Amino acid sequence: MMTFAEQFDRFAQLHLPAHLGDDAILRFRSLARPVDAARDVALGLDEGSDHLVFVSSGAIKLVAHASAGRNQVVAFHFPDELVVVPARAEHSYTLSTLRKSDLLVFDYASFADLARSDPAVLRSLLDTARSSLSRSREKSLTLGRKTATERLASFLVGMAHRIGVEREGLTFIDLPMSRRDIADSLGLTIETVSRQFTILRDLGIVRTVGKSGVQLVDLRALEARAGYLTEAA
Amino acid sequence: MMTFAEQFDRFAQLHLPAHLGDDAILRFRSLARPVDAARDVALGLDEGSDHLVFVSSGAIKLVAHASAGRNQVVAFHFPDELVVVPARAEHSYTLSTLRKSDLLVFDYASFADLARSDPAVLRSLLDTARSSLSRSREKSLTLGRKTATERLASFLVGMAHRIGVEREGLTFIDLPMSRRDIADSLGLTIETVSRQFTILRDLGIVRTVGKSGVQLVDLRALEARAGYLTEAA
DNA sequence: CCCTGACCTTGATTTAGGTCAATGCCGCCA
DNA sequence: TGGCGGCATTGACCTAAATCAAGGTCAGGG
Repeated sequence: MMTFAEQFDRFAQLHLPAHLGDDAILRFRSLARPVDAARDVALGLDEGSDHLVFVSSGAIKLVAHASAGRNQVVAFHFPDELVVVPARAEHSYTLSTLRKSDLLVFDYASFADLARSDPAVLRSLLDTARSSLSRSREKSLTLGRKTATERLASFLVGMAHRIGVEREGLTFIDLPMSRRDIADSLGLTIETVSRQFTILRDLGIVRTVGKSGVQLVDLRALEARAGYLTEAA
Repeated sequence: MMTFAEQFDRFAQLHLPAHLGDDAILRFRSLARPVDAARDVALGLDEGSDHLVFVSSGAIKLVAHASAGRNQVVAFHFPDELVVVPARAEHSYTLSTLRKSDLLVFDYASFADLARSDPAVLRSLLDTARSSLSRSREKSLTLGRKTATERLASFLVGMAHRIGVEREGLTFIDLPMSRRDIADSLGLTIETVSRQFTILRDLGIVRTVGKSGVQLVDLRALEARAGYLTEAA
């Protein structure tokens, strides 16, 4: 568990401009609410307003809810990332931890208000929004037009980039999310996700280690099955 | 067709701060490239960089491309809206007109560079990104977890909000996009979209007028079929 | 005004992935 | 360190939507 000071310093270093005056820093600091949550906990955020959440440690998922208990994982987030959690509209959103996590929670409106005249902070918010938008658009393509195999392959390639580590020359991923979370992220069922893992394993493209470990044996083959565009436009 | 001056004035009024100095305005103006495109034309944007496009008139679609010719309409945009068109990454994106349109095209990097110290312009970009992100997340839920009927119902409710007009007390929509575009937006085939229209028509929820007109006879019933969250969280 | 081609609708059949139902296995904690 | 409970895998079967295949219809140009 990180102290509030450690967390805020890390946040400020990554998302606030270096030149910000002490009093300005303090104002942002006073908006930050530290949340130290165990594994698999849904944050009780006020659904009436937007929030901004900084991940100090751990891993989280942002989930959208439709009728009949159907859930869609809209995004996963990892340490040092900033997420915007939308207020409830036609659907509602919840943020949950995948593992024990340290988070800083801000009310979006208050944060944006403090930032309204600071270009550097605004740029940081804009960067955050743009990278979330770009991942969200990729996800639309995956959900709308890809087969189950392609979805899992795309997912694994994406996770390799974000949380993969090199080990014996191969990429290794320690997935913090369950099969259910993967299914809810890819618009599939847990059974289908499991079958796709089996297929990739039988093809020798990945190796699974326990429930959460994945070794990418043949990244090229995985990318080839992800449905990416190959030839020039 | 609108003149460049008309288009830029409209753009500036909506997306640039009122107090901006004349020279600053001129700099933004010099970045704007007017594009007057006929119906169903793909804009030839350099795929190597991001672009910012303002819709002066008409209607456009942003399409993501996967392998094997599969397309996903990632967003539709209408007059007065600003869109970010991403550079090519694992997938490529194209912007096409749905009807004859007047557009202003900016290179994103140049625009952002000019805006980098102006909080008001940055806030405008941030608003654009946030509303695109929020629509994109809703779309993920639709594509990942909704049935064909719910997808079409959600689509029609959304279009009603964006381009619907009141007529004889009912909402009327003149859809600028074809069944193929709707299918590519909802992750379905044109046949399924057509069948869902037939179902909604037979239920008396909508009435179709020609190929593009849709009269929403019973908006409540349509919303009820959209898979929205109903009860309190 | 009517011809034509593109778009849309409808029907028959197929299939990818969902659902239902066991069984297996990991990892945690006593 | 062994037992247990939740997660993951596997198998049999089902169904929503895709695919394949005709027709129908509308809007624009001659």
